[in-house]
Amino acid sequence: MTAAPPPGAARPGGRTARVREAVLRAAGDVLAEQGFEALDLAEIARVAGVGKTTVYRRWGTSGALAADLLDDMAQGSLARSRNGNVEQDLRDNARLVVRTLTDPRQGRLFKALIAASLCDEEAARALHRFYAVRIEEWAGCVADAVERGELPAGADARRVIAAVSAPLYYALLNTGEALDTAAADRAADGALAAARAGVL
Amino acid sequence: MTAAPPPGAARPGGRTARVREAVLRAAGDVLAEQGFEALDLAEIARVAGVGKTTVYRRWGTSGALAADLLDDMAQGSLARSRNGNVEQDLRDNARLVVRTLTDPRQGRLFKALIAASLCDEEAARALHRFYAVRIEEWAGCVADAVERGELPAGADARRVIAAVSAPLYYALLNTGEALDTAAADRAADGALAAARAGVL
DNA sequence: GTTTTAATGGAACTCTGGTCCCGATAAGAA
DNA sequence: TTCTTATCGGGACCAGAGTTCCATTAAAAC
Repeated sequence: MTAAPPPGAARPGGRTARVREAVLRAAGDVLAEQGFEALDLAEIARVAGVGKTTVYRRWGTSGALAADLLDDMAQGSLARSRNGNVEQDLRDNARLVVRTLTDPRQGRLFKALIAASLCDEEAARALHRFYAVRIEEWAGCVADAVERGELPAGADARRVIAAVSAPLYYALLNTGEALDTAAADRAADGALAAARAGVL
Repeated sequence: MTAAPPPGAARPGGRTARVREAVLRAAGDVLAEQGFEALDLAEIARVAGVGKTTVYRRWGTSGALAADLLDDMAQGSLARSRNGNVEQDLRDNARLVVRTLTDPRQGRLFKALIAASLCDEEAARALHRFYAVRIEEWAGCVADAVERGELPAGADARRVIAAVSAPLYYALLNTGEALDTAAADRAADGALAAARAGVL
């Protein structure tokens, strides 16, 4: 027996695409304003102006909807810095992360999506893909720095970029400490010190 | 007008204490086995063998129950290492975190509690208190190291301990990367390098 | 022991998230 | 353009989470 194709796959154009766009926008709005716990598909349908049945048929659960939103967000790429200087590049990255996480809408949205990933396996995989993409975008800074001789040859570019974000997310999620420019610079400089010491 | 005292405050002994214990144990079991999204208070009551009404009256929401569980967990203290050597102490700490997060029950429980903190303000405050306690327990390692001259005088003990955990939680939550002994040692050594460089 | 009343818990009830059915609409093929 | 059928959406329906009411139990004070 052949598995039935998921709804929306056979005729992805026109109406189907419009519905997906409206639903994802509504999901982003609701997640940012009310958090993952408030993500019920009936309200999404209402906000998006589409039928409740459609949302339940296409996405089924709030976790699957969050996963689709994450995959959609992973498409939009952010350009990285190219200062010709790792320290400045990493600080730019750290400040970008802080700006994102402290932005009222974006910060709440990211928290909600992480909550989704902790409640749903599919959302978790989508979140990991999302961060893989974001990290990859900035890994070039580290690769270039190794090229220029600013960092030891063995440095793992993705690990260094991850090390910049890690303390910022730890402050956001675990300790609740303030995220400001000083925290960003500490995160960048800490990752740099570890990379220079050959740890990463 | 005086605010009504919360139920359970006036007669905290005997039955009330037994109920709380049974409910918190049940909550921990359900969170570890099914995650925060499955935490409905009616099931908790069933598993704990207490009346559904009692759970709704005493805790009200799954977020408040998670918060109470976190405050309860913060009571049980874990002894820190005292190797007389920061590097070894920090590695011990990192390995302890990895062991906890990769333990089938504990790992799921922590994920569920972080999810709770992202869905409920009260649970968030409780989680931040919990990590403040855990970090404080290990901060002594860093203070002792400063005393011994192994780290610069300005090093912020709590920040160094937080820097050890941060990449491990980032791997757990954001990237989904494997948590093993090598990752633990990288986390400890990275924090150490940053501390030695005077960044933390 | 006796008294007071805080706290528990069973049962009936409400309300709403999620499902199911089926006719209407429009994407894609010919 | 016409035809086929994937996809949409309104409305009835259902299950179970959360509320309310009140009789029962037992903690704490005396």
